[in-house]
Amino acid sequence: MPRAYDAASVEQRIYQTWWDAGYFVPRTDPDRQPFCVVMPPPNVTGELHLGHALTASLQDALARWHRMCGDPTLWLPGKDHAGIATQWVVERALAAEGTSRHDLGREKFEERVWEWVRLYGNTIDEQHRRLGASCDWSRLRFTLDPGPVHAVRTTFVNLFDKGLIYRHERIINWCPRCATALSDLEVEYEEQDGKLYHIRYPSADNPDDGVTVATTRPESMLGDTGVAVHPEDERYADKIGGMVTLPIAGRQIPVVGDTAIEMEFGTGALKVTPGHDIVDFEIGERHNLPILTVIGFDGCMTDAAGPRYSGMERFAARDAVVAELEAIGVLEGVEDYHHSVGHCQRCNEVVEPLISLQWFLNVGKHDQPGTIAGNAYGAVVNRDIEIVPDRFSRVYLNWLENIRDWCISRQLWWGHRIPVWYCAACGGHSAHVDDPAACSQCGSADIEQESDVLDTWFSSGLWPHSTLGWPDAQSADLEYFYPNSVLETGYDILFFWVARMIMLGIENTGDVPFRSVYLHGMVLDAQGQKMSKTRGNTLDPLDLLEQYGTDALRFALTTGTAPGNNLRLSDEKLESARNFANKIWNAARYVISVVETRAASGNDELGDWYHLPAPANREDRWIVSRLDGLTAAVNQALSAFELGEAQQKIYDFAWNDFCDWYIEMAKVRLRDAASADAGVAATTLVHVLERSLRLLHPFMPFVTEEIWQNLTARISATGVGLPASIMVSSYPVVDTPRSAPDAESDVEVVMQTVRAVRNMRAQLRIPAGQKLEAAIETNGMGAVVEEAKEVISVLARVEPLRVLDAGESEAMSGISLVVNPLVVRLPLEGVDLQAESDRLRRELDSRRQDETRKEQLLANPNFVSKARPEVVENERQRLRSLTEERQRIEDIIAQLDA
RNA sequence: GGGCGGUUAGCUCAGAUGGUUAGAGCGUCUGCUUUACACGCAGAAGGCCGGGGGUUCGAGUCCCUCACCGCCCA
Repeated sequence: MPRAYDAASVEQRIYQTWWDAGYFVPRTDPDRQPFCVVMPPPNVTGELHLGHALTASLQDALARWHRMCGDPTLWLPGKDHAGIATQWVVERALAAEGTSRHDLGREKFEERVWEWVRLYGNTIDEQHRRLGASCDWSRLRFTLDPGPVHAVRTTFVNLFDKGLIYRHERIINWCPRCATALSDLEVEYEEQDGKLYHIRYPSADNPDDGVTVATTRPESMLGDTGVAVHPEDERYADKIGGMVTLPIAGRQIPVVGDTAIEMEFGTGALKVTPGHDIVDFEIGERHNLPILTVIGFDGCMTDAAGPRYSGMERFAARDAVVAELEAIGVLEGVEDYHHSVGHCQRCNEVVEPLISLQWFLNVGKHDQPGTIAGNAYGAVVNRDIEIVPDRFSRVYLNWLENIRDWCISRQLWWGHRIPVWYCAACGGHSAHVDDPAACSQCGSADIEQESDVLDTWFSSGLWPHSTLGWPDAQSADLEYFYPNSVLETGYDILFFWVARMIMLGIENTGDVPFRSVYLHGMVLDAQGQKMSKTRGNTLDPLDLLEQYGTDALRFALTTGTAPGNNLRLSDEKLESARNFANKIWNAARYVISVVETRAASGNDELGDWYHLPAPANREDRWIVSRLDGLTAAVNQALSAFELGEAQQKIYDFAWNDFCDWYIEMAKVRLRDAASADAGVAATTLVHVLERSLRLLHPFMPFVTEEIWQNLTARISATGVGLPASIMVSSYPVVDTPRSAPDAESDVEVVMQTVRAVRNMRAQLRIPAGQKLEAAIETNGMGAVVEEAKEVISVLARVEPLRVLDAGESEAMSGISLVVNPLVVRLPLEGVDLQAESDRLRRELDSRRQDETRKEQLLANPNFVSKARPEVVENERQRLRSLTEERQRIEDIIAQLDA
């Protein structure tokens, strides 16, 4: 084994062996509760970024843990056609070639996208393999596969036939560049510097009087059909019910009173443009104002804007309108104004609210039981679905409380084409799962399918069941793996995706899609900035895993962070994780070298190293007790989705308890290779290492497998029945009562003793190579110290070390270290006795303070009567120990002063 | 305008159900080629847990309030 762990030389080889062995494919067992998680399907043309790496690391850790626990485990991978995103990418490619989708036509364009998918669609799968993702590639799904397509159509037709899907003309968010409708969620609001224009609309009966309105979008005034003021606004009391003249257009429009108007904002008068503003649309509905569309689907002014503006691009029209308003003297002022403007999530174009004929899903209201929204609301309120961390439950519920019908149609060519057919003969339309040959109402063959496609999230909303075979009720996978166990994803798509899956999952199957939702945070750069291509601060996970190793990348992404919290990724964090992989590697190299050396000299008996039911040696009892404590804590943390905590605990145990202390202590016993105790130590080393590897495997799959293979190849596993790979071995559980608090506290005293001597050596600047003479007063711990004599001697570099008999005391000439109950005497030459006395007095003072604090606490009758008994007992014991320690220091000072 | 999160060591972050002396990584300082590891070892310094108030025998943890930063929704 090389001195340093070389990730590059092992990862791809190991991954291949796992896949070849079929470990990723679940072995279903009707008697066992399965574990199932579906991968959030990445865009089919996408490339792996750190968000994918994070989500995959977490899902893989969960999947590997459950698989090792013996649960039939399915991690189902897939990809999303990502309608608007993919169409956008291909359209850009076409533009570069000097052509467009309109030149190609719908069919040729679709074929072109499929070509693109065939070319780049596998990239991200390969990248997931590099990450070590243990997903079942034999079940890989694509949202445009026949199964999911069938599920989408079935869902649509069911909802259509129930009357919940309807077509309606309504104001929606429109992206003029993508030329499609967007859902509310696909609009991103950005704060921008703009202008607030004050425009006077003269009164119809008195052109010298009028109402001044304030707007950030003066071009939209061409579509105004009213002015609204608050009914209680005294400034406008005489205007309500009257008419004003719309400048430029010259139309007369009414002034209405509406309580939605904020009197404090602007002039307190709002121009109402029902055709181009969602709030105005609602005001218009309340007052029966006509709707005028002055901006078209192409982002240019329509004929309704008047001959001078018709055909003019909307922002050019803004300038022209302002100029004209100024010219005719109604522009009363312009002020700088900071406001938020909606942009297309995909192409960043400024979104235009427009009246348009679209398809909607009626989701009902959250407080109407039995509606889609009502069921989705109830599932979380009733805890049928648990969201981790819990605070996102409220975010989810708040969103549902304000939900509106979902605009599901998109004017795109790439996606699930809406399965509705219009009949030219009878004018009717109907929805069908299978393409019909003729009108279902009049039988005419003159039918045509709706040209719109569905919102991408409509199909991903079916993901937990559409991937498992729904609507085929006979599907074994659906029967066995639905509901999924966990849905793991980022909080940024809680509404887009998680909420839709809950809505459509319950609608289609009558059951929740998953039991738990685990939400992770966003990966930020070292400065806490969101990573984005435009900022140029993205890190490529492929580069990182080559540089640091996949295990290090995974560990860095998932350790030291709590669920739902963002994390900053830095070189330091990656280095630290890589160092940890290397630390484990080297600890293993040592243990393996011990096994090999012993085997070479015929000492290859390791006994029942796998179970190690009842170690006898104190140090072994200590490390095994610590290991069991770790095992319990890790299992508990994993059950609570606290993966970061679990990993931190393994890290601490492996590095501190095992490497820094146990291995170093074991070396002392291993010096006499022929001794029985050396064999016992070797056995414990193997036991602890092997279990630690299994604990760590879900998080660092590659290095643990590589070590595990190296280790198990060199040891006899008679009677254990070791599997061929660590990934199908069993996850450690605390199954034997090996807890040894006495050994833990005894070894703690030994470690404190070593630390105290080392500390003093450093303070006195005694070179590491120089041995020190020492004597220890044992005060009741004679047996422990006697047995640990060699360990203390070697680790603290004291020699000779005398263990004093009970009652025996050392004549005082040097330094005394109190490690209660022990006193370590270092009879150094030339110690300044006054300085030593001062040092001890300082220590005494600090001890007395602690003691006084404890005494006061225990003297408080409220504490003694109200605190839990075990807490009080704890404090009493602590006080006894402090008192004892204080007395020992006092004794030494007395000797010194004598 | 409403809501959520954050504020803990120089930096980045952990700290279930309130309970010993608040932890880690990185960084800093002092030593060390101690045969698993310098991607390392040993030692050390560094914190009125954002401010204020409250509940409690006891608060980083629970409640109220204020401030600043970030995010979501409108």
